[in-house]
Amino acid sequence: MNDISFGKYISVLYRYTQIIINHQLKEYGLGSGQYLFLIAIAKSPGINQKELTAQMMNDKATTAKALSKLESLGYIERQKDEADRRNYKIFLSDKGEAFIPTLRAILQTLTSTLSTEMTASEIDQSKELLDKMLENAIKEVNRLK
Amino acid sequence: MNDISFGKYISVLYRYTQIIINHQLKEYGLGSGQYLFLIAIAKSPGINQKELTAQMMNDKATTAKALSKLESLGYIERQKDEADRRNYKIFLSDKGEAFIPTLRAILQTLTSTLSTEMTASEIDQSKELLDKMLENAIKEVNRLK
DNA sequence: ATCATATAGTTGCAATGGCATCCTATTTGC
DNA sequence: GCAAATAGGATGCCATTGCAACTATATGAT
Repeated sequence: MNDISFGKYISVLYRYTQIIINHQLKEYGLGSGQYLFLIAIAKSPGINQKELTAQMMNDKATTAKALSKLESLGYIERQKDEADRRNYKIFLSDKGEAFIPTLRAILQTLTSTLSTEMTASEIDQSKELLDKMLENAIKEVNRLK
Repeated sequence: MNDISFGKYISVLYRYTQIIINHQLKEYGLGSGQYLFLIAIAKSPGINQKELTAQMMNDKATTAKALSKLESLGYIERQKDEADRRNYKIFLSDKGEAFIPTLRAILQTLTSTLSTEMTASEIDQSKELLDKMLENAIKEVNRLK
């Protein structure tokens, strides 16, 4: 199990974490495609979709679709920005606000699960190394565009 | 950028590597959903879909669809296993065989790209830590089922 | 020998996400 | 001031993937 390429590690790890998170969010009507948006909106109430897209590092279409779902489920509200009517300002609803502690607990559990039998310094190291790889990937994607 | 959860790192890193690989495979008619199967088949000619599914750690439906695409593109061939006619034996075609060195080079380049500015020991460490996280994720998914 | 069960693979459906395109609102250049 | 360019967001289309239900073959228990 040692000649596995990064590509495969990342792929399998991603798909497995999706399965775990989908499982835990199911009872709230949510899926793996929305939870990170809730966290980001909780941190920056009134943020618009462009900024969200940048923070989440995805396509603006993905953001639009995730927010549509969150809105229809009643977790967020979109207000037209009267200063620039192209924008929406995104806020958590009361329901969304109330869900955040639960969500944070779920994510904390996921992090704990993934880092079972790892020391604190290994966990820090992991984040640093993932961060480096991510920066390299970002540079490469930007180079392609 | 330090309170990012593992969930987000893994998600972004996965999506970015997909973008890079899709870009590089485009001219061969392939996408990110097939290349790991080619590598696995090259390593184990005659393997069946169940074994492939286990190695790739995905759903058997994903395997079936990836192989359909590879077959229709002429990269692989499926032979009914006459000893047990439920099985297929999967082989690379000449075209598939001929493509393997190119594919290996592409993956080597991806690994190099991702590990830019990382020392050899950091790269080893990364694989070990990804491996631990993956094992933890696998255990959790098995627990859920 | 037959009928139930298990197994390999396929298909339909839904979720996620990227790319391209479109629409509307705003900004810029003349 | 107005046409052209730009920007935020929405929508359509496609690829990847998992789950569930299905088909066909094989095995096993009575």
